[in-house]
Amino acid sequence: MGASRRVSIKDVARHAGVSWKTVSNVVNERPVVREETRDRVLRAIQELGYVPNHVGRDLRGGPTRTIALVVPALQNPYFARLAERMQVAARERGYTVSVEVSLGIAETERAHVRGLTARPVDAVIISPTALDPAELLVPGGPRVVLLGEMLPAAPEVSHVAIDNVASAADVVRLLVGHGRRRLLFLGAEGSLRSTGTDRLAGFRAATRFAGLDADPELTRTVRAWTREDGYHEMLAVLEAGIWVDAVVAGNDLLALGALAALQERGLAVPEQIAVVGWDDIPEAAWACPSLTSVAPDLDALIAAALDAALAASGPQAGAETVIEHQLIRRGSTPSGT
Amino acid sequence: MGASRRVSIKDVARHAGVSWKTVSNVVNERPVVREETRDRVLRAIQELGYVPNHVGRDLRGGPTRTIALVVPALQNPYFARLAERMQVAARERGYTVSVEVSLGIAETERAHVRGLTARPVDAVIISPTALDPAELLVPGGPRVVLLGEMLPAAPEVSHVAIDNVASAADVVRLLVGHGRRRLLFLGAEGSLRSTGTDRLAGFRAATRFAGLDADPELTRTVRAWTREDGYHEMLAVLEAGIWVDAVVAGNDLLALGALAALQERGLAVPEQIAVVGWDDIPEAAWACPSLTSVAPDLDALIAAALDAALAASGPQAGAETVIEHQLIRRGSTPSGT
DNA sequence: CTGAAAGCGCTTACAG
DNA sequence: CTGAAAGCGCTTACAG
Repeated sequence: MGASRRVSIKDVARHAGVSWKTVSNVVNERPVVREETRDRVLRAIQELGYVPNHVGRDLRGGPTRTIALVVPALQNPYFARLAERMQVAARERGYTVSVEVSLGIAETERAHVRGLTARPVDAVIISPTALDPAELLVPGGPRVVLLGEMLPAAPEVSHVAIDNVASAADVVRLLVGHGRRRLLFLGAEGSLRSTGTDRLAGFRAATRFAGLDADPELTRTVRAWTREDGYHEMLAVLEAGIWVDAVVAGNDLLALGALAALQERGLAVPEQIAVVGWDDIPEAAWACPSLTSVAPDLDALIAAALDAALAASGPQAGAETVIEHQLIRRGSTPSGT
Repeated sequence: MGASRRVSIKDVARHAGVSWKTVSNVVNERPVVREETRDRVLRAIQELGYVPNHVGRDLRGGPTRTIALVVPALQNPYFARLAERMQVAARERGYTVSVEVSLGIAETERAHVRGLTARPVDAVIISPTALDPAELLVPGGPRVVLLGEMLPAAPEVSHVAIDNVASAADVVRLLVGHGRRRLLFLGAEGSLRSTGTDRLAGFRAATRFAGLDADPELTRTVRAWTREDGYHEMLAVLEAGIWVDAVVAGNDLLALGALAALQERGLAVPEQIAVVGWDDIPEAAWACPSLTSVAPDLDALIAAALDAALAASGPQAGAETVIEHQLIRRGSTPSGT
């Protein structure tokens, strides 16, 4: 396997009869090269099949044109789709997205936010689950963009998310409009101003406004936002004899698990119990019945996260971007107005 | 944002009162350092919070301890799960897995297989979809491990997959055992010895052996292995008035799409039509009815792929590893023997 | 507009 | 066992 040495900038320079610096100027599109020279260099690049080695730049310091996307899991289809589309979108802009699975392990999240990784990145886009909010503020670390979670006291940290409080209110309005009075909320968490707590806050405010019972039994906490936990928690609620006529699940996986439990117990969805989730994962459209879900404008979310990640630190840093959402009505909620 | 400079090997050396080389020796666990010196260096690393910068090594050449995993899409839950678990498994071995989405674009696959990427890797584990088999043989490129696809004439390229022909025969045996005679195959492709063609080959051999019709109408090609294509192709079959009593879909997404089409048309699954897929994605267990599927031993597959990727080129290179599979019987096929 | 030098962090021979 | 030198590919000041 005689590894034919990779073509370097020097080979190109020699082939084109210029210095490396000139090749570097051409590759980086700096407008200081004569047209004729530029063409000669580009032809040499073409002929030799030169691909710039980013490691040289990385070591030199300065921009790596790479962004880490840290997600808790790829097994959640929402994050899988986000990762795929963000990588493709970044590629179109000439950036690389390095997808990192944290499994919700604090130490992994911490290392990325602090920039203590084996290879440098320009910014970290993270959906944190285990990290204490205070730890997200790292002076001297890479630029950080938060997905979902919100940090009150972190002006340097950008934040991109839908309006979770408002979307929960939208969900409650839909259900109350269909006469539902006993709404179960699945998925609350302890942490400060997270996706889960915001959705719960909106749920609480809207149900109170609607004059529904604030029965504490109707708010259920799960460990993981998975189908399994949704299924088991729903079964537990049914077995405890708690009567509900709608389920508001913190994400689609929980909702799908709840749906399965309801079907197994022979409860009619949506006639007896309606179900709603968040994320609009592809599976939502294919479940039976199909699942009503809050869909974020994913293209906007990705664009905003990349913009925030790539913005030079300055006024844009620390921006709060609210992404539009849409409540997609499907078979798991009653049809009609 | 006074970016406090990252701690380098020199800082550690100064702090411990040794030369860098000694720190390098400690970090790389070379057994040439006195115990006492080693302890002092380790303490310095601890105190300064030193994390080795891999970029230095990468530039130097030699092993990067990084493997690229190139998958067509993360939107397919099979690849999302594979990527997550392979990244975690590699991390445990001290390696990094860089997940790259190809979207089935030949140029992207080609760049990875040739090693013409911005940053070097030790090996590429790829599930190719667009690349011509001949192109997978790149002298002087990185080590290549193929998932699924098989290349007859490529002794240097390792291959890890279940026995697709045998698993298709298993599926046919199950269906024929329940008296099914009109088996539809969804998902054949043109390319040479791919996952799809092997499954089709096994299907053809087994149905012939069972003495079923070899009706050409019962083999249907789809463009993408998605729920959408499975759904539309199944509808087309039903609308053409082609009578079938079982569907063998090339993967679970196709099967789930077909399932949805059958439900929509009011056909009873599995009583009238049974459905089987491959991959055993999480969704298979949650569909209604739940989906019978061929499950690869994913841990074994990941371990074999990593072993092949990390093996020094030599006798192990070019190994064919056959991974065990299991036909998981669920609600979409009749129960009983 | 182009050339020669220095240096990013690390490892690999080469001396002691 | 430890130290000083060279170099991986690139970019950033600095001269011409």
